Amino acid sequence: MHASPVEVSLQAALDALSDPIRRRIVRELAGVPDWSRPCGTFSHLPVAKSTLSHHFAVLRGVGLLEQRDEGPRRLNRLRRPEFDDRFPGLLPLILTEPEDRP
Amino acid sequence: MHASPVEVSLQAALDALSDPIRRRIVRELAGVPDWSRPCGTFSHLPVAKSTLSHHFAVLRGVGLLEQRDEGPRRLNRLRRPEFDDRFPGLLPLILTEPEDRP
DNA sequence: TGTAGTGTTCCATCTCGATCGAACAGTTTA
DNA sequence: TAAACTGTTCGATCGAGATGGAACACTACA
Repeated sequence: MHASPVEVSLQAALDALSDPIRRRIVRELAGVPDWSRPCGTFSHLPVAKSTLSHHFAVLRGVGLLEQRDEGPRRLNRLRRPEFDDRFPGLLPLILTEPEDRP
Repeated sequence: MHASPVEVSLQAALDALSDPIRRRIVRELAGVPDWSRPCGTFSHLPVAKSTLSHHFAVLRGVGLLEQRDEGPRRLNRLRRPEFDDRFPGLLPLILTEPEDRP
């Protein structure tokens, strides 16, 4: 887990980003400072807690996300520069995507 | 069918490009002049003829591909500038991807 | 201690899309 | 006309991944 974007294939990156829930996670993380949002603050997303945990694991697996333990919670950071370097242009497409409801 | 890239969602574009066979089609078309390759010249890809036809339909559906009848065959053109305009940076990622075998 | 909160793991279900073969439609040529 | 070629459509199968609930591990705090 916690792969570096450098070692990630385009296939894996596209698989990870083709899920709308994961793109919402990425967008929300892009809008806040690093290490400011634990996983629990994403409970408004319309999926179960275990499913959310799965999505975070996928994002970690492609190097889009970094997580750090702080007490009982797990803080998140978007590895934006690293990912931009590996897949230039891809993240901006996700971040400018209009939100879909709910 | 034959949607314009302008009216295509990022979701649809990512769905279309997350398939490795479709990315190979896109790459091969990018390497030849417009209208120079009929669908039949993709029979080296490791899928059945009907599956290939399905992939072409998906690529048409997201505006990546334009097809034109010429007698019994169907010539293809990559709608590169239109797609680049709608999803800047995405097509270059696909075109620079290393080929996977077979 | 124990209780609450956070996140993961396990397991089962289910949906969607890739796949293929066969039949079909259209075009060209014999 | 028939035969060959090109591509699509149809119906069915199959597998990968999203999903949710329950149990679990860990931390913090009463």
